[in-house]
Amino acid sequence: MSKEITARAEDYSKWYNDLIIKGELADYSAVRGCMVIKPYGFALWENMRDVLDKRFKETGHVNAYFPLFVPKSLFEAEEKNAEGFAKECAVVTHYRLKTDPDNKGKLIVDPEAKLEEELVVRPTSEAIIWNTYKNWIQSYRDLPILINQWANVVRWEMRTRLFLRTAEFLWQEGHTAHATKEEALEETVKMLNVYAEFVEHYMALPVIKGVKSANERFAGAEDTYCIEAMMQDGKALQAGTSHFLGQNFAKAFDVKFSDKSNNLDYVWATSWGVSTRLIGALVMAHSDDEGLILPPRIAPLQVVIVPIYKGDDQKAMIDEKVDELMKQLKAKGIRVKYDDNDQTRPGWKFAEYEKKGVPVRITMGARDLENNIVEVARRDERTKENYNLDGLADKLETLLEDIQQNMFLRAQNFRDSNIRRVDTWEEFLSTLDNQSGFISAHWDGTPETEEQIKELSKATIRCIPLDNPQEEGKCILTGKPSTQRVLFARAY
RNA sequence: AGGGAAGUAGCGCAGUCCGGUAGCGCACCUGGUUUGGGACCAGGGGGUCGCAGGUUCGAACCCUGUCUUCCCUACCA
Repeated sequence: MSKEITARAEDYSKWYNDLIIKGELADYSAVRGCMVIKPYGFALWENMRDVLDKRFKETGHVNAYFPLFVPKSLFEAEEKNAEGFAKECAVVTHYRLKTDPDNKGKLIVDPEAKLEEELVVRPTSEAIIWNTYKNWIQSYRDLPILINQWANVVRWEMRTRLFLRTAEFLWQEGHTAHATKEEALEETVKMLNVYAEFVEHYMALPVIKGVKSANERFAGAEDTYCIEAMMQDGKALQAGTSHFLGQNFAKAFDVKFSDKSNNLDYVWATSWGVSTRLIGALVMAHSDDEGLILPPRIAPLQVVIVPIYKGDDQKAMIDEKVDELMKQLKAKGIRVKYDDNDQTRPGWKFAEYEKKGVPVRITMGARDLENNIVEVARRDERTKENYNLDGLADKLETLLEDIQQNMFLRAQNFRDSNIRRVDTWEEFLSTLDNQSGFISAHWDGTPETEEQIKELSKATIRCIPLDNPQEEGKCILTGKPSTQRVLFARAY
């Protein structure tokens, strides 16, 4: 049992915070609601970013960058979008400070430096981007536009939680413009699949692809597609969204194009994003009471080697073997570190790297070398096994893949055994309170019923799964006829 | 926003009731012994007690104001 990390069973929220702080992913900052992403956490984000960026480019997208500030008049152009975000916008009203005449050494906002028009700090960039696209699009020859940007956004949250909900966070936002509805829809689904594939294959986190109900839809979208993941406490976390925006933004910003027959029409749009919130999902889905457990494919460090020795002679012997092994591992592209820091003892290192979720730890001692073996510990199962030094690099490569697979399967089993079919309202409530997890139940399809269910149970419709089988049934609350089950859960 | 709690060393806390040289554990620094699951010994450094006023010979402690953080409720496309 870790000395530093609160047990999951004792206090789940505290456990989550401890993992992030003690695992050195992030730190609190002097700014309310904002966090510092520490080098280890940022390395994780960089790995995630690199994989996604590559996939975006493979699917025909290019990167660009748009301004942080959005003039209020542009921001309010698409009414629903503006309304949806209005409550959580940071607004710049002045452009200058001056020394306080009444209080030496202090600064005040210069009342004479008031902006003519307030600038909204982007909570998302549709407005500024569509205002720009207007100038770029005249004809069908200008389409499609397939642009992504890596950026920070600000949403002024009342209650914040490291990685899951902070005032400022990092993300990518794709914004595409198309000549036809079909093409835009295809793009929306294509990017949802890119997300699902990434989260499942790299983060070892199974997701359910679905469509949001009207209540949960992105403000300004015709349809919001999402991937939903289940955390270890059974709560749902939206891991990514892809929006079919229809012609809403094109109409708001008057973006028209001439088609081949010289007819003018509004452009069709999509937007899609994932954020540093994914790190929160990763932490909550896989970790245990000893610390983080990171999937090998995106772990900043995949293998750590800890030497155990008495005296310089033994150290020299170990160094030599490690040197050889490191070369082989690096040649395979494996991220490996040799921790021969003499300031800390092996036991301390073991605990440290477990806390940080390094998938594989190798312990190499003089005693092992005599037998031509090393001790290999895997973080996911917390088991130790002796490996022969011959062909070790190959075996480690395989082990990393095993761990990746094992983590995915474990998360998938957990998720599948925590999705419950429920057919009565009483059962719905008791399942939520006693068992957590997702509930598959019938719903009459109306926003009013969804709203009522939310008020009574705190559970929301996470999504209507894409491959949903159609079946006759009765709404869990109203008893009205329904054609399919949807997924309910309490959510982050 | 309403209710509750807390601000003292990098972190976790005691001291406040009852005013009188600012303490403990961890971490840190130096030296040594150690090294197969968070080492041990010895020595050492570090604080305008959240901030601003007030009472007092004297305030971490009492009084007033203020700021911040955390928890519950509310809010959270």
